[in-house]
Amino acid sequence: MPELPEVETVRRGMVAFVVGRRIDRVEVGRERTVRRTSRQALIDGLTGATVLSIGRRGKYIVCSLDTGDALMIHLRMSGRVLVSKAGTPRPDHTHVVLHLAGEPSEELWFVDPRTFGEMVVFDPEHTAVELPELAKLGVDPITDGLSVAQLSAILRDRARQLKPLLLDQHVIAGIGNIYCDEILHRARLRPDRLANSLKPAEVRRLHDAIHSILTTAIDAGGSTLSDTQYVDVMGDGGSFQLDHRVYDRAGQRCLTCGKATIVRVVSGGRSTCFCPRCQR
DNA sequence: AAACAAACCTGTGCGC
DNA sequence: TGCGCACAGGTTTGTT
Repeated sequence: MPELPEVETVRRGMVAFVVGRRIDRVEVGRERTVRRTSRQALIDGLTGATVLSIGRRGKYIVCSLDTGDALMIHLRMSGRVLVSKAGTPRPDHTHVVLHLAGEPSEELWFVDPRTFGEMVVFDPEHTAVELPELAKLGVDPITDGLSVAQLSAILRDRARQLKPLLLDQHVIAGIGNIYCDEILHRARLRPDRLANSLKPAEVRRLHDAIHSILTTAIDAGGSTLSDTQYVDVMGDGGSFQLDHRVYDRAGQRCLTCGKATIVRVVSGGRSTCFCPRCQR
């Protein structure tokens, strides 16, 4: 579920509630959440550690610890990070609990019904070995910045459809299915356009759309869909879903041209919505 | 190199 | 009301 804007919103919430605090105790329920190493590895790696800072690359949250290690959190499809007063009843599917030192006494919960998400303590000096996907991540448009020239170079020699290309985390990190469709609509480009077919003006439009959609969505605290799966660490939803112009709007009138009907196709194995009139 | 399917899980919404 | 199926914000792996 969560894409760059949602993960960034969670990161900011964690900065407010977790940075500078020591982890007193760690509980791991479902071992699948820590499958990359083990239940004991997470407990040993976090107990007594203090969180120094929290960064993000793509959809990966990385917490630096005073031990020299780092904690990586990936929410995948249904993961949530919640901060709550100690002793509060926990939701179903709460797989990991971090007890935070200090007053008031609080807990960080990792909740994840589908259990695709994960948490792992790793040595940032050996990221390439311990977390190869993180090391191989492409450029993050927000964290790293993405210039028109960079984007142009990315698109130039790829005979690849825009939709799967933008979703490829090895190329650009952080864009998922919702924002990909919204970005392409704003850029007025069809999802099946070949990357190397874009004219300079179209590259500039795509660049502008990537930045404006992502920054606006971050400002809105991300998108919370009707299932209210995604919420921030306080349990509050975002509001960017109100700005969606194509995502999940198949069969409805395009909000931009007011004439064509939004079409749904499958591209790169993912449900894709676009306006056949606005997007060329 | 790029497209495609399947796999990993659980919950929900829909048609019958 | 119940049942079965399609589908869901992500990513990896293996096959054409």
